[in-house]
Amino acid sequence: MLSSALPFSRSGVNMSDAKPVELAKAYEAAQVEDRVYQEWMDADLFRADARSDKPPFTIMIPPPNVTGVLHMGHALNNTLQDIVIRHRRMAGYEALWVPGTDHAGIATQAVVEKRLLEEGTQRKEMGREAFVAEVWKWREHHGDVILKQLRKLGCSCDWSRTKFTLDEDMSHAVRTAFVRLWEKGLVYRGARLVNWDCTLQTAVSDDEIEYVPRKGKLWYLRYPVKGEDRFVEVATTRPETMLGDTGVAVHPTDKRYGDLVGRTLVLPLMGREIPVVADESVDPEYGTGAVKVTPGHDPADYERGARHGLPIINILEPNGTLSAETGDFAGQPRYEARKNVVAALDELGLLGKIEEIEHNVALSDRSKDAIEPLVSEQWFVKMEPLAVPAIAAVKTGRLQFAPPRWEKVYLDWLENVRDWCISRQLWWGHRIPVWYDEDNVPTASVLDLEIGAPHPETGKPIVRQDEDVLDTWASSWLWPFSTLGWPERTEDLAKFYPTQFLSTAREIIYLWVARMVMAGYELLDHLPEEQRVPFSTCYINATVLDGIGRRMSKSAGNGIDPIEMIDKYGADAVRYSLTMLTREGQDTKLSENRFELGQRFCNKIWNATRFALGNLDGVPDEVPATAFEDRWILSRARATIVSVTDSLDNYHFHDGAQELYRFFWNDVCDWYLEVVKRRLADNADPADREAARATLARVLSASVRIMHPYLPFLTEELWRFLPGTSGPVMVADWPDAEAFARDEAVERDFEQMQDAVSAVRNVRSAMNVPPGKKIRLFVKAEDPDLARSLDSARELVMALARLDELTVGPDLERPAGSASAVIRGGTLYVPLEGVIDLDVERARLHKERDRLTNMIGGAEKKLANENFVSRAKPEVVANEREKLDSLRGDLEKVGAALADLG
RNA sequence: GGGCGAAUAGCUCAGCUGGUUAGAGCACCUGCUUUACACGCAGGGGGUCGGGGGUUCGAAUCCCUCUUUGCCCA
Repeated sequence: MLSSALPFSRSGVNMSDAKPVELAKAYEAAQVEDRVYQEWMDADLFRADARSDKPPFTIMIPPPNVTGVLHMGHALNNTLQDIVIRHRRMAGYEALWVPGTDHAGIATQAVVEKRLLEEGTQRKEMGREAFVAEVWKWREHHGDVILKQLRKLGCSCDWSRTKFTLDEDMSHAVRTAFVRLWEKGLVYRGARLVNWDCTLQTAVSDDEIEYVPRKGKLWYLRYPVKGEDRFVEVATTRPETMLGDTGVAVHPTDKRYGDLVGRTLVLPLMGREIPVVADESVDPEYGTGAVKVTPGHDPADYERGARHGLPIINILEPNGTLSAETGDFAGQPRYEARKNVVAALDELGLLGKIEEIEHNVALSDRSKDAIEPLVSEQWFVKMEPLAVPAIAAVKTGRLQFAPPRWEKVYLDWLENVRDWCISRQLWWGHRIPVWYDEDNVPTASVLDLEIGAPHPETGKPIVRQDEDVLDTWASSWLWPFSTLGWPERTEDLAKFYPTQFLSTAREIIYLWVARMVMAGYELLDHLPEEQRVPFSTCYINATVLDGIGRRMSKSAGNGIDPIEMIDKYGADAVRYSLTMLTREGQDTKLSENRFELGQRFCNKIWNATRFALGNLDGVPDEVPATAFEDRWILSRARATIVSVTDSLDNYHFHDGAQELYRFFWNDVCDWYLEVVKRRLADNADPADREAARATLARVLSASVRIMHPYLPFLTEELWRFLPGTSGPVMVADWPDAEAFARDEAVERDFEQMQDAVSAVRNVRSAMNVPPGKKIRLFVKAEDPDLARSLDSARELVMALARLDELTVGPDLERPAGSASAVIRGGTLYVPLEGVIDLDVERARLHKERDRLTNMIGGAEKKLANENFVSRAKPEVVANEREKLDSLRGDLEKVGAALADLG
């Protein structure tokens, strides 16, 4: 016995045994998948070779969060990438798919901090070094779960090249990039209004915020006019921020306030004198038309304040309590302060009405805490110069989106790009490679600078490194080349950059896709311009929704766990179902029972192959196919190879999946296998038997190969049992369509035969003829083509329609007591003396007559239209005439059949 | 508020640049242990393509508009 661990043998089967292999009655994925994956690993098939002569095809995985676990979105996205890479590998490319994870600064730090809290300690108590060590420890034990899950899915990543964005070589790339941008003046530090997360106590970028509709209140506050007995009323959703107000703005044309512009108000509670200014940005329709201006805590007010020279007052501490600037309110948490401010104003009689409103609140993605705009010192990257080539990449077609409409989203963002805040007040991440001397003069360096060492420019001793770390995206944006060894000029970088395919989610177009393109153009300057784009196709995949159209999310608890589905239905079934359900970039509703589709298909393939294998022992390599059905299935195989290849080349995953399904289930199983059974029987003509066997083997071999990208495990398992195969299908050659003869005439004849058989089956079913009972069939074939095709397929028709007699002639009489059916070119008569139910028969024919009458009416109307005849393309008109003739013929035949019934 | 989608059989969806009888899977109905498969086989019913208007000889397919719905961005 060969051990099942031995790769790519007929596992568990004694090779010397001449008897055909016994496959299980149903495909059991669980028995196959892990073993097959291990065989691929053992044979080292995932590893790409930078020294290969083959043209490269590279995919960089969108690195999932190191804390992440596989969800349906990942399952879909990675299935698509695996389909592409497997296809290209078989099609003769040096295929590389680089896997890895990102360190997910905020998310990971939050996970570990939570654990520490449970253990009764905090990061600040531990100190930076100990905390970072703790996070690394966490990653060792709990990180990268998702990468293991990708193996369950069948992903053929080159695990030897697995990357983590905080690995030393990746850090080196990050620092190099930072220093190069620094040297070009593209990174700067400054005090700006940023989005502040009070829970995590860090700045977050615009893209890490979501806007959620919430019920809230709109408070009307009254600010007394200095020296007068009147007020200006302003409306706000955040009354506590009034403590930081430094002005009130109205629209310049607003007549209600015209006389107030330039006057001074006295800010209640604080007693501060603030001006009324006129500003175009004020919406006179909203609230009272007068708005308080809080430059320290609102982006719009920040701009207004800058235009009118209003001071900025920071009323918040990083932890969300009020600052010393707020007098009596100092130290209060912001929401408590809100109540207190409102109460205090009320007491002074300065509170107007309170409206209940629904408005969008900015929440931090990570903590779900309400974002507080806050002025603080941060690092920024200047984006405008970087955006220029990234825009050009799309406009010149070097970068294409699929579907193309996403290109607009990408361009919109780049054309209105704002500087990128890259510093985060965290400990987990790439520490900003900037050091300061005693005068606070910064310098950036790829290599660590020692404390006490001389500052390279000032010569004064270095006293400290910047405390902040970089945004995680500041490492992810280098991913397409840092993973290949950049900034070193490695063999990998030379061979595999630029990459060909990137598949990701739409919401990440700005966060990641656009920035990678920027980074590629900016940093890969050793390459000519046209080779810097990091990927040529950016595929935006579908969002997987739950059964009733909601986004799957952990909090809603409506997610379907892909691993659970893999355990239940098999990885191939999950992969196949996902691609079948997924139109390009169109959201898809998914419920669990959808996976049965893939499971059924797998089982069908398994059983068809199982049946075939019982007949393929010692099959000859190549026998010229002369039999009708052999020529037909080979012609169909050719068409399928062409169309599936085309679908995969163009990333039309759904189309390819559907074509495979149609071909294998309908053509191969429903028709070819059924037809070929009689030729495989022991008493069949030996030469004919060999021809059938050879054809069957060829069809299966090609089928298994073109299905492999979608169904890697199943096809790998079956491949080893197919005759004449050696080595894994994973690295077998993609089938060559040219090797299969196209025969359109045979395809047409076959279809006619199918129509005839279906018509007989219909009669049998309608007349309740027992399935086992053989019947006679008479065909009045007015069309010689029909006579010919039925004659050449005589035996097939007899077998498939279960006939014991078939008579075909140009002018047969209708046998007494027979049911009839009209098909293209003739009429079928099935003698059913004594069995025929005349009412049923009449009903069948009436229905057919009505259908034909309807259609004839339509065609006649069309042809009677002078405009149609004169303006439509001649071939369309000719077609319509032909159709009408044929329909009239059919109607006549149906009429005759009805007349025969009396 | 801006942008982008979607609305086709009971359900989930195909249907490209307008023109042969609008398709598939599931569900449903009928009948079947037919030389692999009941995760199966055969047959059948079911839609006029969200509403309205327009372009055209001709529209599910193009344009406008309305309704419903989803997503992204602010």
